[in-house]
Amino acid sequence: MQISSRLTIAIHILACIETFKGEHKVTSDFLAGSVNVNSVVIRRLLSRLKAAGIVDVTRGTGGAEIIRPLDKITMLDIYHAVDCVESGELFHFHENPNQKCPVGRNIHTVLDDKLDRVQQAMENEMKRITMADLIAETKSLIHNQT
Amino acid sequence: MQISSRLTIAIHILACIETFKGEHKVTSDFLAGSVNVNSVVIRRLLSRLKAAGIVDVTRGTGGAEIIRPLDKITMLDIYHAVDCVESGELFHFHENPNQKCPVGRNIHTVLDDKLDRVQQAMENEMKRITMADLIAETKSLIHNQT
DNA sequence: GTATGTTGTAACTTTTTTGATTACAACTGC
DNA sequence: GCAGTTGTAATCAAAAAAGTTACAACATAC
Repeated sequence: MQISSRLTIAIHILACIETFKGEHKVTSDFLAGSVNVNSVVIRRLLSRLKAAGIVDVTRGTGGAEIIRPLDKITMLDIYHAVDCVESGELFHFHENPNQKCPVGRNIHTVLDDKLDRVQQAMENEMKRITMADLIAETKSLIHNQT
Repeated sequence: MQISSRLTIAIHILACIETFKGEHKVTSDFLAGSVNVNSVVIRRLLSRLKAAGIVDVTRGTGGAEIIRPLDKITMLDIYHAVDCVESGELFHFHENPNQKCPVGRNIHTVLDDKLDRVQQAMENEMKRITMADLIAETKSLIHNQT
């Protein structure tokens, strides 16, 4: 299966908050309009980003803001914040290989560190991408369109 | 979401075929017993591995064998063969960002090549792992247990 | 202190995907 | 023809994601 769109939506959310700060109050309704999903989906993601210390959301009056320096927010941070894969394991291992079979007994041992290497490769690349990069590029694109 | 256990099951299947060749006829029922899943699941995976030119399955009399040199079967080959992610895209992008919003209009452009870099990093690491490695390690573990 | 607009969250539904299961036609070799 | 097996379709159940409705908690303005 694919990695949940929660990741791309969360990045979209952060890009919006940064782009429109000062201009509009960035509420979950406003964000829902840009992303084109239900506002509850937005609020659920904002709540996870808040728990991760990336954004702050003000109750009552409304509006979200980013509270961590953009170059200190990596794609990996967001990926972890929105919990795209259960228990941090990218690969789903079949649960009950037959322990009486010599292969079934050892398949976990053989595969675990290999799968971990693959996951690490992916996460390392995610670490290299920051919201500062993404927002700089977004702003530059927007600038060239106006 | 996690990547389907089809990958780890397929690897388990290949390890079994190689380990037991000559000793037993490796049927889908035999494999189902080692992996501990329904034999139809095994047959479906074998059929994909066959389509990818990795194994051959003999109808009627039964039994599967590996027809590609083990060091030419990478984890990426298997991953692709069993189609763990739809249309080869690891990340699911939210479908309809609002084109009237400057961020919604550009988010795809900004993210696509970054997501691709991450996917490439993962696939490159998968390319480095071959069935030859996995089977050598499995056999060595089995040997030390007897 | 009430009205307004918003967040946080629970509950329920729909959709999608996986994997389990049953069933059976097609095939091979004895 | 018989036994054992593969290939595949059809159906089902379980899990997860996302959509939706609903509403209490909250902050601010008046």
